[in-house]
Amino acid sequence: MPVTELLPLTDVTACCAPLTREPLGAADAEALAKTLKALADPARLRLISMVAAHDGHEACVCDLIEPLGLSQPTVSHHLKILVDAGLLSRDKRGVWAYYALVPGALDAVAAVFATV
Amino acid sequence: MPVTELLPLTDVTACCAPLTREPLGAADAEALAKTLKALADPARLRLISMVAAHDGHEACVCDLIEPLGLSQPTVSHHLKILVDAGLLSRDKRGVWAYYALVPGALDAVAAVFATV
DNA sequence: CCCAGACATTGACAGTTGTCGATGTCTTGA
DNA sequence: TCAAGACATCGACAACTGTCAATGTCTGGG
Repeated sequence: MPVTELLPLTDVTACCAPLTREPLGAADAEALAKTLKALADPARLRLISMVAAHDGHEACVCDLIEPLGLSQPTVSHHLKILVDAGLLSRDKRGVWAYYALVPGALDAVAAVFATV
Repeated sequence: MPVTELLPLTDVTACCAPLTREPLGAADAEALAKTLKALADPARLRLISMVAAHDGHEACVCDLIEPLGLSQPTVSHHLKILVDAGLLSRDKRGVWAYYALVPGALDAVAAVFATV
């Protein structure tokens, strides 16, 4: 009898040791840049923030369109980018698609920039 | 008699409260995205990493061109973007331009993504 | 005064990105 | 079976980005 499993789609570590510890290899730099590109957009930052602040730490697309002020296709587009980057998860329940933060994903990004 | 001052060009705080605390305003999102766009490039991530790992925590352009494998104008271009974003500082001494990490700048970025 | 060298700036070009309207795909309820 | 609605995908377009070759600017040495 399988226990309900929550397999993270991506590793919790963003890619590499903290930036200031040792020179970044080309491959690690590429991977980290890909994650940061997903974050480096005002709409996507607000989406992450809105999802985190929502009840139950998840939100459906219909909750996000109006406060964000962008069209529905554009919101879906941004959400897809965040899911592909391993930052958000998507859970379709009935007609609605619920998006939630992937646990640890943001902490992994924070760890890369920590200098302590 | 003025003491030698080291005025940080940008505030140490990246822009705002941690992403997961409260929904991000449009203006804050724009500002944070600008900083992240500066970071979201493999060449620039490696430049930051190389500068941090270099002796004295600073490096001139000539130290960076060969290990990065890009042309000199391109390296100068990336360094300018990092300086404009408040992440690196530039200090021209004689013929050489020395780049160094702005203290606290990366920590401010890390703080935005910290979920503790 | 002029030359060499370190670095910045300019101009050009291909590739990527954010946005929207139109359309497609499912699911639910009647 | 059908219609409505939530969401995804597609196609198009303007704006932005990374890169290099060519050129400009400044500094130190002879």
